[in-house]
Amino acid sequence: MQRNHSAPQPSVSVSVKPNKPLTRKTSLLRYDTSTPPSESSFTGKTPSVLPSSSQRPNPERRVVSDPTGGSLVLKNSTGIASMLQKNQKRKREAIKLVPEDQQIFRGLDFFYLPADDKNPKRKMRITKAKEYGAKWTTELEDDVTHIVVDNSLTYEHIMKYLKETLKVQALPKRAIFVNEDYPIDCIAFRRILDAKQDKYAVKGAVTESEEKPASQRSPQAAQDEEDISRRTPPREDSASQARDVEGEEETQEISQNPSPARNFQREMGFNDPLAEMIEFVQTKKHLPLDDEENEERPSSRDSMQDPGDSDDSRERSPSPVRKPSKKKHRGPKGSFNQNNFSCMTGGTGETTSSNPNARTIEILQEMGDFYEQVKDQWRTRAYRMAIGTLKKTTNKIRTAEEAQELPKIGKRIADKIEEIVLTDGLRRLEFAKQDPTDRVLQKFLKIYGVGPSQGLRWAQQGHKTLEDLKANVNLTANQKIGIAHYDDFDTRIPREEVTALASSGDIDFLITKPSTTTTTPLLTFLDDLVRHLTSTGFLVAALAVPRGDSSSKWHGAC
DNA sequence: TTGACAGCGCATCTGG
DNA sequence: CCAGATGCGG
DNA sequence: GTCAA
Repeated sequence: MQRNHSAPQPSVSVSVKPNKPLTRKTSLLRYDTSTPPSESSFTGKTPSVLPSSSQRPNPERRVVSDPTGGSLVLKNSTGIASMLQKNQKRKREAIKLVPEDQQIFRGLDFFYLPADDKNPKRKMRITKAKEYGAKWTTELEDDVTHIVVDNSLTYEHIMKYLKETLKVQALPKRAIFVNEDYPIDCIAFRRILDAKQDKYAVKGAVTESEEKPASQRSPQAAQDEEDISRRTPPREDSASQARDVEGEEETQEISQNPSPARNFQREMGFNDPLAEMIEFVQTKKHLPLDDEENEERPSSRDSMQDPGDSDDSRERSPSPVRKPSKKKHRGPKGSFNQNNFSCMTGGTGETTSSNPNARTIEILQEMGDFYEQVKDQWRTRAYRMAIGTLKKTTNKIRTAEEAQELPKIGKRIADKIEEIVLTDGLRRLEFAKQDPTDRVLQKFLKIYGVGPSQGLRWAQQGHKTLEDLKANVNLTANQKIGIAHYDDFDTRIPREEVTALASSGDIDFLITKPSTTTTTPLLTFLDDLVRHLTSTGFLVAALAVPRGDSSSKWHGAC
């Protein structure tokens, strides 16, 4: 969508409407900022200085003089920080009869196999389950909801045992088989998990995936199942059923609507600002707005595949020296290697919906979006890459081990993937979104011109709202504009061409003219253009204006 | 355990 | 005033 | 966040 006229050098780009962090899953992939501060401060790392990184300060030791007096050392210790922190040690403390609202097993009836608590481990598990509201039944009654089988037992054992020892004719209607891990995991996640997961299947039982083809199974087993058969591993209703008992308040509504309180009207009312602009451009000069497309084709960049991992196009040119030479496109290396443009990721999203890991991707996206909002460049990138590889994966990833095999997916994300598969959610994500400190910070960070440094400072100074800021803080020109247009900047642009792919946070124009070798003449034109649009009332604010006559971009809002 | 993960333009701040 | 450092954005 | 040194 972005018109990249690959004209040699002289090019002036006009960026209208500074976008701001996206709000929802539709987010398109955009680049992050380089703001290491967030890294350390958010992770709560120790103030160890970064000696080498000459280019960046260590936020931890940044002493800020507070306008209102005193000075303080920036050090984030809660909120996002805590989340970003490596406090991943999940403690499974032993509680005695947890609070009512945490009794996830309430209403459930567990029948253990073996049906006693002689085994200390099993006894422990039973106790635990009871603490969480489960009822322990030693008779295979009709109200049994779960038959929890020791991992040491196999499906055949069970069947044999049930039929021969217990003389069971039929299993309780609602009962489903799970292995001993199931209750444990449920407790770990504080919620009823999907009992259909393969990992909870009783050893030797038919798993969901292999379920249908009965032909595949050993005739023996198939036979044994007989009467009890289809209710056994086929735990179709299990999850939902159990969930019902529990109440579905759990279902997370991680998504908050992006408040589409847009001002389309303006676009509507205005016949078409964009068209008008283009028209202006064309009349203004004989700029070949059309040719561009043609000349561009041939040099089309590399294919669009190779999203994720490739990244390591580390053929990196030795020195960061930027040659004024007329190199074509961007850098020699990866240049645009990332899937930062919707057009490169197949914005139509065919990939997403069909992918077996769609749901996982969706949630990881939210994590990525979150980190983008808090402007944690690196984590944002990390999630993006992980998502990239996940998108290329054709089989469904269910466990952490499985996930960690994949490139760009380490332990942390692997664990998250597993949790997502298990719980259809991510507690960290929900927590992150809830935390009050974070919310304030997030709010501030969405102001154009406010980054981690300033945002954190304000948040720690106790400011809570945009009004607070307007009243008690020295705002830069851009920040004022950022606040004034807070909602606008936070909203995406739905223009047709753009919508085709997704939606856009902004629109970029690249102005070129053949045969020009410097930007000077183009700047003149740019100036005219901006002046015109401003007078027309289309452009409302200038955020970054080119300086000198050597470059290049104008940032503003319309 | 630690540093890289792109580099750059513009705005603002800091300090001489 | 200016130069360098820092913050921010895409 | 992941990865490599």
